[in-house]
Amino acid sequence: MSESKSCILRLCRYRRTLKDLKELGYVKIFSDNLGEATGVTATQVRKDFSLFGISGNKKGGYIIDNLIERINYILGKDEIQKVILVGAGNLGSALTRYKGFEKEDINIVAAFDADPAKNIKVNNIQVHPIKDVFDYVRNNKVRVAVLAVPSVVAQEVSEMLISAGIRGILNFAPVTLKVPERIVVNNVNLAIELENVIYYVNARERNEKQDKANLIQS
Amino acid sequence: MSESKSCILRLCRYRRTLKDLKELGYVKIFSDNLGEATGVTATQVRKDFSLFGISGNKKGGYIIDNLIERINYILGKDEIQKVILVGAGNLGSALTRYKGFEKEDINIVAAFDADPAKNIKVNNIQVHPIKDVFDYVRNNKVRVAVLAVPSVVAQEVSEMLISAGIRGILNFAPVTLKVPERIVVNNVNLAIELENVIYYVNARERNEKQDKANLIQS
DNA sequence: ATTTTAATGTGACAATAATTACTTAATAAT
DNA sequence: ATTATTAAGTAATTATTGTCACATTAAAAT
Repeated sequence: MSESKSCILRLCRYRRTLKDLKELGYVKIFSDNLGEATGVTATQVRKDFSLFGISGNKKGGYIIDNLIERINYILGKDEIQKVILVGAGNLGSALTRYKGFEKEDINIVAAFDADPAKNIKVNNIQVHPIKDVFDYVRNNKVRVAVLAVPSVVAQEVSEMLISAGIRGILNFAPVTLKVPERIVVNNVNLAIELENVIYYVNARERNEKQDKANLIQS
Repeated sequence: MSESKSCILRLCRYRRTLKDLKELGYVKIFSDNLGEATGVTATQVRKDFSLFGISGNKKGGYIIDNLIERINYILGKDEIQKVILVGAGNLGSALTRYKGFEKEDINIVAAFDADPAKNIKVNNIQVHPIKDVFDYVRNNKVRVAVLAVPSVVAQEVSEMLISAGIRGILNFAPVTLKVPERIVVNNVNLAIELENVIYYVNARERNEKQDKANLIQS
């Protein structure tokens, strides 16, 4: 099948853009518009859609509502939105307040932290003692967790979550979690993302200097 | 050239792991250990290194200090560490306190926000009025910015930053910034990352159900 | 000294992904 | 009505990326 990782990621991006467009009152969209808005080529957009049997109208483009509905189905958005947050430190508590999740109908239903001082209500979300997470996951059939705990305990906590029934983890700790094959892990490593930017900026500046030097030489 | 995006990303990961190992007292590392720790195959590790002319010792593995130094050189870490933060809201102010940056010697040297109520000191970093960012970037020759402003103003703010001399942006706003070719942008879209996890969890559960149904049928 | 073993290093290959170039069909213009 | 245009849809090509198999060599064991 063609559910390649990057393809699914593009579908997510399409949907986000489509929702924005819908809110702005648009009804139809062309592959080139959508491509530009999401940073891919128009052909790529059409190919992705054709892959999932989504079709538009020759000359008329795609109906936005239609696209959103189809993508929602493909991405299975209807089934799970319940997410818990584990680790209510710096980043964690910022995430409880993060508007971007609400906008995409993602619900952080509860948070957990080992530090009793943090067992308060943050932005209407109760932060429970970490020891309660196992039962909570069991009883509420939560499948997805955001992990924002310190690196040293990330592996240990992830194992506990998995044993309770968690199937997918969005991991903010800069460690490679060792998990069974059936578990989905997505890593967000902010330092690496930033280092990456730094690398490319440096690389380009080096190139520019080189180009200048070559120009003088020739 | 082979400086492919994913390859550079792997180098960043290798370095992070190597630093951890060094701190733990290790001196040498084998490709398979490093691979396991960073989630890639041993061959991939060796290939990446060979690509950049990094060589180890047959049977003896690689010297960690050596690797770190070479990777630092490739990633140009020595040259830029100064980074500014634009947008000291939720996520932004969490980032000023983020330990992961410090650990990688990334310095957030100043922050900026349009809201005067936020123009205070957060974790030893002064949050300046946004109107000062242009001069600050100019005068301090900052090249890289973390953008954590609301989506609606992200494009506008990015243009201002670029006109001031910013060359690279780590963008947390869920919009595709339109920037000149010479500018490096790295997007971190937390909602999409989480949706992605949700998608794969759902997809696997669907498959499992399907498998079960097939089993009963046959 | 010789053999075995453990690890690096790399060319060939395979899989995947993205582009290009083209075909098709619906609408708009003449 | 006919022609031109615009944008979807897709087959073929090309490029990229990663894997596999094997050659190499240094150390360890016999």
